[in-house]
Amino acid sequence: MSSQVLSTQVSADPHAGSWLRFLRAHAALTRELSSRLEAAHGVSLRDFDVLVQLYFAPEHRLRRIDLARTVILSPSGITRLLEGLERSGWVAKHQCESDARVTWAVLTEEGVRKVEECRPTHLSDVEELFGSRFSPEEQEQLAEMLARLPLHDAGVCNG
Amino acid sequence: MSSQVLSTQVSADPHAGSWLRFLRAHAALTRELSSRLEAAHGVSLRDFDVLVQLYFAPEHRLRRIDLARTVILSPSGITRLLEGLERSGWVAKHQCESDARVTWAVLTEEGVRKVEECRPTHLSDVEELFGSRFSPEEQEQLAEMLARLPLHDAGVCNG
DNA sequence: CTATGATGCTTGCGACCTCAAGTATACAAG
DNA sequence: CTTGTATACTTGAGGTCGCAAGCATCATAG
Repeated sequence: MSSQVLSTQVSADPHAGSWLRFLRAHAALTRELSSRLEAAHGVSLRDFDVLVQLYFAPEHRLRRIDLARTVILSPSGITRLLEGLERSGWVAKHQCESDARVTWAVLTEEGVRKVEECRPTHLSDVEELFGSRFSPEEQEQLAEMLARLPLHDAGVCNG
Repeated sequence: MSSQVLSTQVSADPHAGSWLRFLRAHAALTRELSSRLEAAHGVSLRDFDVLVQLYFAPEHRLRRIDLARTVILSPSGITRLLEGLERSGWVAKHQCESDARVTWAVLTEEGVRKVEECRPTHLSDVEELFGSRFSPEEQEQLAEMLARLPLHDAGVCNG
């Protein structure tokens, strides 16, 4: 009655297996990377993602709505996330002169420094947990394959 | 001070690019698949994931803690998620006779039917959004690559 | 038997996110 | 100018999740 499972189990469906691996791999990696960032620099992975998008944007600024779309967050999500980054002094609001509807999110100088402080550690975390498992060719191939997936708006994409 | 970058942007780091693709691909796919499941059958992707794990488990049952680990959820997370499935009548609690600490999560007959109702649609969604983008060889390779990633406890894995 | 520590589970709390609704602005057509 | 529609953004309500704390149970050692 106890029973229980050969730890290895074969999927009944050929597609489902790789998809679920994908799902879980993401969950595990994300959690680990985020908690490392949090511990070392006090920012979540999402925070950092947003800061990096701004860092690589022209003049270190982006319309809030575009920012939301590239990091795959709802408009309200971006408002609240930026609230935190603004409180920390890394991002500032700036009204658009030509269109009163839009507000720019601008990286402050402090924000620039923050990104430059976090990025090396994050990249080495990524390398350890992700990059080191694949050869350069494999990475390229993986990126190519993932690029085929139907992301709505894949905007800017940096590390 | 301005600096920076054409809209198509090359990552400064070879690893970061594929990692971020991975991150966003997951977010977009998960959202789409979950909302389709929700619309068609009233269950979230997480709910369905849990139901499927039970479906493929011996006697359709699993210790709650093991279930939590395989779907990558905290113990409290599993408690609350199962609460919902229990309310819906798809999962039942069952005390373990040999160890009073553990509780089994057991799929009810109704739960079995639910899984069998949802699975075809879900598999075809996965095929459409994920599977159809890759050849069988690529899928196999993708699965193999993802399997190298450091998931803590990759337990049972089915579609 | 008792003390110690590990394990399984639940609960309170806070963080974060989405959806729906509301406000304000822009723009195009009549 | 007015109306209608699309866009940018914010706010309130509600859901999901993890962490820390707490309880009960088991296993082990003295």
